[in-house]
Amino acid sequence: MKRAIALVDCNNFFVSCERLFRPDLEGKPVVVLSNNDGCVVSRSQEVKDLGMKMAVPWYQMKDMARRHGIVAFSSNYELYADLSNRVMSLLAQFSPEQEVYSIDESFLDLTGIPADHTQYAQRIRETLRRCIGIPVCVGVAPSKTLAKLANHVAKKNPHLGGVCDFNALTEKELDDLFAAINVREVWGVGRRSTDRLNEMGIRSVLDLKRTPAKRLRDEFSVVQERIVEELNGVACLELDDVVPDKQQIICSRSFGTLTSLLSDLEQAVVAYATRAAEKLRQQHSLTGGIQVYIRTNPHKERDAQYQQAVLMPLPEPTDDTRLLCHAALHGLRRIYRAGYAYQKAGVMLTGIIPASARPQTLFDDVEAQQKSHALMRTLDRINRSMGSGTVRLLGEGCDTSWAMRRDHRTKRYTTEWAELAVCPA
DNA sequence: TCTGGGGTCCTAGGACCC
DNA sequence: TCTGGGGTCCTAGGACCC
Repeated sequence: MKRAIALVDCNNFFVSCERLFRPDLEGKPVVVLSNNDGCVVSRSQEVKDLGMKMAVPWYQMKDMARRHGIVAFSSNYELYADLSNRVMSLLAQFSPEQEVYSIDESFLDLTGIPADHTQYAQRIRETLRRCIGIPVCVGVAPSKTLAKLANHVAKKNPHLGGVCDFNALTEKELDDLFAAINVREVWGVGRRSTDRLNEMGIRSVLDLKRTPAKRLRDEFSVVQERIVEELNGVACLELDDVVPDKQQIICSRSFGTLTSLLSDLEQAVVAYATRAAEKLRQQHSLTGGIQVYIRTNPHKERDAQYQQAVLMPLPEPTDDTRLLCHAALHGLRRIYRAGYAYQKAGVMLTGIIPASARPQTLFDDVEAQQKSHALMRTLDRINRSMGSGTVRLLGEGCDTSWAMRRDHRTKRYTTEWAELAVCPA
């Protein structure tokens, strides 16, 4: 039986989430901005049609935005995460095997589902539209890479009604289609590889599909070799239906305003290490080290530039916020240099292991470990029920003048009691 | 004035061991 | 005077993704 993998991808996900609570913006040009209102990260179709590119700095677009009446929102991650969870659990009902690939995308295995897959995919679309209000497109094909491509075709060709099933096409029809698609559109082929492929005379998806896999392995790596196999309908990538623990946890942010003060950086680093430790405990893991990172604004070419990172190994794996903050501050003071205008700081946890795999030694202070565990659990419980940051380390500070800007954020309609959407009586 | 944040995988090269 | 070769582990950096 031919494999059938579906990729369901939400259309302009963040914009669609905002429109859910602002139906008046249907058909109007809308964007959602990254942290600090820095870049454009989600665009409605109307904005794409105006030619605005993904990830462009928002301040450069202000003129264009005014001319066309583009409505801009700061990103509201609580809202998007909540709606994403609803979409994913509804999708789970359509297949025994699901891989949640990103906040707005999910693979579903439709192999063996006794239905016309094009109609089945239509049903998925209608259900999501009706029950949640989020528009999606669906691509179906014998491999994940082809399913991504089929989804791309569905998105670019409105006359298909949001669904494209490669399994329903002949080899000839597929090749004609592939000849007209740029190789850059293939999942896993980025800007660098596109340049190199073009130099080799490979421009279309069809060109790539017909290149011997061995040749790509020699010129690139196994990654590109697998891509070609997948384009030829040989599934190399399985569906990962269990979410693996993170191997690294990053928390970093740009500041709302530049700062030269060590005290500002200290507060930021404590705040980030605190968030990272929370994520670590959420997946019941311990970390072996914490890396601290600071940098100036690389776009301000005339300013003096500095960036430095340092990895602080921990004497033993831990998930204790206090130990992580202590190590992070130590590292920060080691790399901090006065006289620079810093734009960003971050921490990264590495060497992550499951808490159950904590190495026991003869000299372990078991009592201290138990106390730490109890304290962290209490901290997490309070912050979960009373709101993030209710209890925190003093080092995080209260005067967060460096914190990011979110000037256009909408309400957290679905996750905060005080901000629930209410229908007028 | 103003340019995001959080991940994964792969490879090359160095350290170390026998 | 003369100084191998192969394996493993770790890390940094590149490329890519959303």
